[in-house]
Amino acid sequence: MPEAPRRQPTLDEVAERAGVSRTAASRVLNNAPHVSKAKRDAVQKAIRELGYVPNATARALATRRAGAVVLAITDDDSALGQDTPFYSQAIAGVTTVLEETGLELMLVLVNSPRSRSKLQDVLQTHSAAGVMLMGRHGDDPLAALAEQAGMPVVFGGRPLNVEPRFYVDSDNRGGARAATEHLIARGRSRIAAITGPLDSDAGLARHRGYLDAMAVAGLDADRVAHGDYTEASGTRAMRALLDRHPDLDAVVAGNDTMAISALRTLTTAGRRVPDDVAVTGFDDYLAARHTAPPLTTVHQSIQAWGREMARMLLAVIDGEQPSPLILPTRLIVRESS
Amino acid sequence: MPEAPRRQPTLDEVAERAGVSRTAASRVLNNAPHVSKAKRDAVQKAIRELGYVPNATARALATRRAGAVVLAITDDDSALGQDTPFYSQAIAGVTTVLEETGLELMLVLVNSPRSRSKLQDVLQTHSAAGVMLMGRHGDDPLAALAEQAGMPVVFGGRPLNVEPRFYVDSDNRGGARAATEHLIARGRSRIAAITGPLDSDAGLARHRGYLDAMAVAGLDADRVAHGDYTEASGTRAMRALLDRHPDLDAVVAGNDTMAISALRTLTTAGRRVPDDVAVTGFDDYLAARHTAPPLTTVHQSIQAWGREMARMLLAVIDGEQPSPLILPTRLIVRESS
DNA sequence: GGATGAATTGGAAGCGCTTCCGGTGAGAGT
DNA sequence: ACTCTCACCGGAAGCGCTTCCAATTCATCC
Repeated sequence: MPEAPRRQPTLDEVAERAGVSRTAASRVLNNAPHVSKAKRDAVQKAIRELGYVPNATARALATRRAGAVVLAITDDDSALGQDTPFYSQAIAGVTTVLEETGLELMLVLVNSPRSRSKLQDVLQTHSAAGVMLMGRHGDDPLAALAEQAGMPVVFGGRPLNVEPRFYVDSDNRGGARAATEHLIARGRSRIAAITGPLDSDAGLARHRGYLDAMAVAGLDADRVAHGDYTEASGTRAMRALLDRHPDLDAVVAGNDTMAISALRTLTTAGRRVPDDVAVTGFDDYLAARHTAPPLTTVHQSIQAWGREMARMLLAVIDGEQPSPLILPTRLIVRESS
Repeated sequence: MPEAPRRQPTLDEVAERAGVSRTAASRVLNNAPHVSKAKRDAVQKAIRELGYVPNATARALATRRAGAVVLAITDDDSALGQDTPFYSQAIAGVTTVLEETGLELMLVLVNSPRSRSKLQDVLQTHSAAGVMLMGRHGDDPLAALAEQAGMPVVFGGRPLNVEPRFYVDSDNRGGARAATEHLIARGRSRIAAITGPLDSDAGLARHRGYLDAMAVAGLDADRVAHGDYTEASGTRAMRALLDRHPDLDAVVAGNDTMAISALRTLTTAGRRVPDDVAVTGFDDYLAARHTAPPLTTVHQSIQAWGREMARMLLAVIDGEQPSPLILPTRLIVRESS
């Protein structure tokens, strides 16, 4: 490339240089048929020589097809800002898949009226090729809106108010059940639960998994306290449990963060883990490996989530009707149980 | 809104309905002057009634001004996929600021030849209003390219091969120095260092901070091992240090991840922390609060990073010349020292 | 050898918006 | 009453690309 021209070359210039019509040049670009080999080569040569890169905006306008998909993460108070790697792993998964297509990724954090209405606009105007919606959408009206937006939408996790046609989810129920069964197998019987928010499908499902296992084993499942995935709520819930059910010999928590604070609360209260009380978490964050004792927890691959969401979205954009996907979870046994 | 029209209304339809020219309607949209109050009102009414939302693509094409900025995260092997909240916090910060503008956020993970060339295209074609470049850019040629791209670019962290005009960075050197001084103040003198990658500015700066403090105190700073921020490298480095300098009484690690594995390695080797050996980290991840013992570390607000990067980018887009920004770090003393 | 149909070709009409620019009318100045 | 402003207005020309469609070329076949 000799001195770069100040302005980006346009398709017209490419066409002129190649001695063909703009139409032909466009055809080469989109490798459409009806172009002779000779012209095709000439155009490609011109493209190379000019360092031509098509203008995505113009293309989008002409085709009325957006070149980007949006990943919307809904969470009341930007949990993205929290200390969990959750969303960044999902993003990594999504980009891996998107990279192979020409699609760009627009990120929208839905945590303010403003960002909400922006997302609504996208949904309404179809200004993106598709939308991935993830985060804690309990009864969020956005979920219903998205579902009937008439554009490709896939969900990460299930909302409560609508049954989405396309979604990817973790086997929350199975995971929680496995953790509880594990405790039972280890001889625990007075097993308490610290739930996540029950106004979200994941929170509910995890709690149901606990109930499932307890029911099968014929154990009482009434030692329950509620949290919201935060550290503070975990501490609070653990204290309440200790207070109301001092006889408990195990705790299954709705996520690692609460499990970790439960762990500390127990230790502070003089209970030995796992000797007196066993503890399990959910998510398998890095931190779970480094608590004292290391935390038994349910692993889920968030990156796989992202990947599958993206793949599913691409399928939907292509007009397919993929089935919902439930990703497996895996119990990781460490010393806390 | 009665039955939604199948197609999105265009500005022409708005104009027609309001009984004005498209030009006038456009002026109202961009609240430009030269429109009478009456027409302005009429147009606004029509917009409301039609549920009109301007087509961003068409606008971008006409103004030749992109409506999005890109956040490019460069990292060899997608550290976004790692278990650190680093990037997601930065993203949260960025979106907070962007939200108040009309700009969209495009995310590009630069970790493959493909994504690299995509970013290069953006840089070359100026297809975004601006670019934020963060991640571990040691000698990445991309940094130099970006700097001379002739478009608004701000860096998160400094590359080694060019001195960027606009960047925000953490006070890595000061933070590491503070941690080391703290150890010295606590009476440690045979202080070892586990560095991060020295082919990155942050890694270098943190190591320099250590050297600074040691020099001022007149202490030997030759107990050094190198890592790359990973758990495995932390373990390896700690073993090497223990081997070569069994007399060490403190370790300052280049990040929390390595500090944590150093902690475990020390414990395994029979050293008590902090009695025999004190340990400090850098970053203040969640995990640092839950190790045994909790880790003394240097806190930096990654969210603030993101915010400031975005703010700086907006300034640059507006034609200003903001000065580089070094964000303060804060030593958090816990039980490991 | 001319008719037939397929493969190519490029002119031109957009996609939905901004903006230059020449034209209007009303109020101000003389 | 007659210019001179000046705010206001809208026609029209794009922005860079795709794509319809009518026209052309060319190989083929009876």
